[in-house]
Amino acid sequence: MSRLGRDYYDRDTLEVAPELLGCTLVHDGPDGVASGRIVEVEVYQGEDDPACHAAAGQTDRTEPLYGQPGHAYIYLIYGMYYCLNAVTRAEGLPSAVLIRALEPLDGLDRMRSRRTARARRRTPVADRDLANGPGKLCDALGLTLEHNRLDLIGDTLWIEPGAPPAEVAWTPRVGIKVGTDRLWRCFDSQSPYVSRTRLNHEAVAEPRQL
DNA sequence: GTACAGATAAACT
DNA sequence: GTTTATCTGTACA
Repeated sequence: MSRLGRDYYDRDTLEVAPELLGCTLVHDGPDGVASGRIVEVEVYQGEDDPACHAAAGQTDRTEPLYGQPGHAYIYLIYGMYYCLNAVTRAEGLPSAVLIRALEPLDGLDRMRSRRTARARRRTPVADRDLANGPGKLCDALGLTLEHNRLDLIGDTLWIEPGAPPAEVAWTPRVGIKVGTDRLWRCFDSQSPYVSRTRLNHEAVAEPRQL
């Protein structure tokens, strides 16, 4: 089973992000393996990017962003959910790719039980809704702050290469109020597993054949 | 299908 | 004290 190595992440973030689409994110945790095909990501790069956590400079929280490429940057958002990033570029250059949505592949039962329990639902969460959002996918894979700073070139959390999507679309990033002029969200425009947002219909950049 | 309100905690001003 | 890279249930079309 091959996995993406350090050099893969040590590149321009706008190059890495679209290439992660189609790759497989795997978490081998205490309960077993859960994995999914990456179908949606966003770029956050530099202290000049007002939406990047590094815009406020280096702090205890943002330290991983400044660290070695190929590590996990996980943070708590809205007091309830976690978001997973893959750190890119060399040390000292705060930059990362936010993993926003997965098509579930392995460990569907584990994902379903974790998601159903946390969402306090009576009926099981549908497959399509298991990981179609950054908070949902962390819950589905069982990722928490414990996994922050984890080396992605390791045997707990890693990404495997995969077939690229036929079509990729770009839009502004979701859920932010600054930096919306940059089209730094990209997704597999033919996948039903992307986070559902009206932005999908208003893709500013035309889908591009690969 | 879209449009809200509310939950909830740490980082930041 | 305010903000936040979210999600869910409810209301309504």
